[in-house]
Amino acid sequence: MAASLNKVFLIGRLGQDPKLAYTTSGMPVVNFSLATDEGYTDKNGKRVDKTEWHRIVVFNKQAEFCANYLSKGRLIFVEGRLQTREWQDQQGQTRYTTEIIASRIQALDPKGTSTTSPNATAPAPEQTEEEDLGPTFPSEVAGMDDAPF
Amino acid sequence: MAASLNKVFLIGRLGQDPKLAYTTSGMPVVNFSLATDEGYTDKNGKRVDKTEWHRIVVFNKQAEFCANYLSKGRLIFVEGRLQTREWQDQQGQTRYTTEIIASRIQALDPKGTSTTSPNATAPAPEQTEEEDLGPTFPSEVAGMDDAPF
Amino acid sequence: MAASLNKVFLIGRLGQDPKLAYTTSGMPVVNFSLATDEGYTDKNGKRVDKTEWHRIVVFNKQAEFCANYLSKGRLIFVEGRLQTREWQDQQGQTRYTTEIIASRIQALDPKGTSTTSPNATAPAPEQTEEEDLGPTFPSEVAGMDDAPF
Amino acid sequence: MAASLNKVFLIGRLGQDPKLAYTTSGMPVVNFSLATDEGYTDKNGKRVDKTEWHRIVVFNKQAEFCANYLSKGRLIFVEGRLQTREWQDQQGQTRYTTEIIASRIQALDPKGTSTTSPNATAPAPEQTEEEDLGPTFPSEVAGMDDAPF
DNA sequence: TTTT
DNA sequence: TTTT
Repeated sequence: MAASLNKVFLIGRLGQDPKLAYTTSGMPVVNFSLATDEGYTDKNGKRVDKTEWHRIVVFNKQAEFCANYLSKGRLIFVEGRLQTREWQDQQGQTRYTTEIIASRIQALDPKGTSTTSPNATAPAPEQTEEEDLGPTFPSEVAGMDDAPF
Repeated sequence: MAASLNKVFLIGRLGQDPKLAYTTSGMPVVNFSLATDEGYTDKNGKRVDKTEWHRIVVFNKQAEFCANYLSKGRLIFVEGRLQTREWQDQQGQTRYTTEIIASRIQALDPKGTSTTSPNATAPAPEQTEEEDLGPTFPSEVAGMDDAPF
Repeated sequence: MAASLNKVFLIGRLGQDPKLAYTTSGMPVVNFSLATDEGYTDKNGKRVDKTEWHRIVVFNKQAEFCANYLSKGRLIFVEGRLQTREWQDQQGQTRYTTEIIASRIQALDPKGTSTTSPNATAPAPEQTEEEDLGPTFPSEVAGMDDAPF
Repeated sequence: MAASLNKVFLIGRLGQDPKLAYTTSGMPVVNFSLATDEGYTDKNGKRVDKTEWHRIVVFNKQAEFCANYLSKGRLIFVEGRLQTREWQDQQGQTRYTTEIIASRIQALDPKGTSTTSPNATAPAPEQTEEEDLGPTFPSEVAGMDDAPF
């Protein structure tokens, strides 16, 4: 099947500080959730707030960038692709979790904004190169095997 | 939170014929899965096939278009946004399913291709207008309450 | 020709304050240029700066939003479509200018940032709705008839 | 200026057969125009046809793919970025041409469709890898120096 | 569960 | 200059 496209663009805020982990094969990986605002004005003209949460997965050099320079509350742009992985819960039931495998992460707010964690105080280098991540295996990420959404 | 973006673009093939349903409030809705090809060439130069499946939800006039003119195997373009909804399984456990709420559906292969179902024999009108779906509530779709991924 | 897509996404900074104008038919319109950074690291590891400039055109309510709340230097997100219009220069030669007709404009930096103009001091309302602009006629914009790039 | 995005997505039909050329530095390059349909229904319910033409530039391996397997009338998907280059017309006046530098080209209609040229009869290999083109210099393309839009 |  |  040659004709295919799987592309996601998000702008939103990190729900927590990204924490660096490693896959069983030693690849750096970072997971965090990202909030997008889906608020709208209803028929009565009243503003309704609604937040959508997305699970972001970042590998390799960009994972290290995230761990070093991003933190909870930061506004970022994410380009990536959708991937749904299968896992087993404690009852042995198959579950599915959909994640965005990021190919590009870009901080949008000024450095030092929204930061409570010490890792965000260092000067942030530029991080704009797109990287071909190749096939990724989030399921082999240490400590993620039983993670619910 | 003003700054926000939640955008998905997919090109892929339908896994089954779309079937028209109605939300409890009477809105036309269609669900189908879409396959994107994530095949790649490994380090040994060997081709590895991999398919990613996406759950697509379409409302209103575009839902009727899908039910009337699309069918299993058709190649389509989808523009939409990510939404994760919560549901309870038989054990009373909370589960999450991520779907793409489509705002635009576009058939890419010539009409009449890949069709085995009778609904696809009628001439297909153009269907290119983008429609603001507003807030959507897939959870209120009749018969979807217990649907696993 | 049913199958068609024409979509542009930009994140960049305004080159000047947007100035509100009106088409001959009375539609509010705003034009400004937007800079995207295309810098890269050359083979010698040296950083090369390069800026790409884009002509943005915004109509109707979003035009008024831009005129009222944006200013030179602000970081924004633009979603739109490409359009090339024809015009005649003083020598009577046909020229072409390619513009991005914006369907969505979103400020990304905190309100009050980078602002030197008085129009940006008022509190900015949210501006996230996508608006179907319909067919647009930049050529009928008063004072744009002879505008070079 | 770290935060930046310059992304274009197009689905349309080739206006002519792509012809392979080489930059002065020996890079394969292909130029062709792509038509997107901007037709709409006016207030009287009458269908208005409108076509937008885009200049596409493709480099390296993807240029060879285009020259070998694409032809006039084929439906393709293009992912790329906007670039405006400066050139001098016969009167010595500076002119600007905006092009889409493609990073990914994908044929959407079945192989062998719409082909009148002999180069499209060979079996088409898959061509889905995204390629980092790096900085590109369309201005140095042989024979393009004086090309009007 | 699609397709080439 | 494409196509349905």
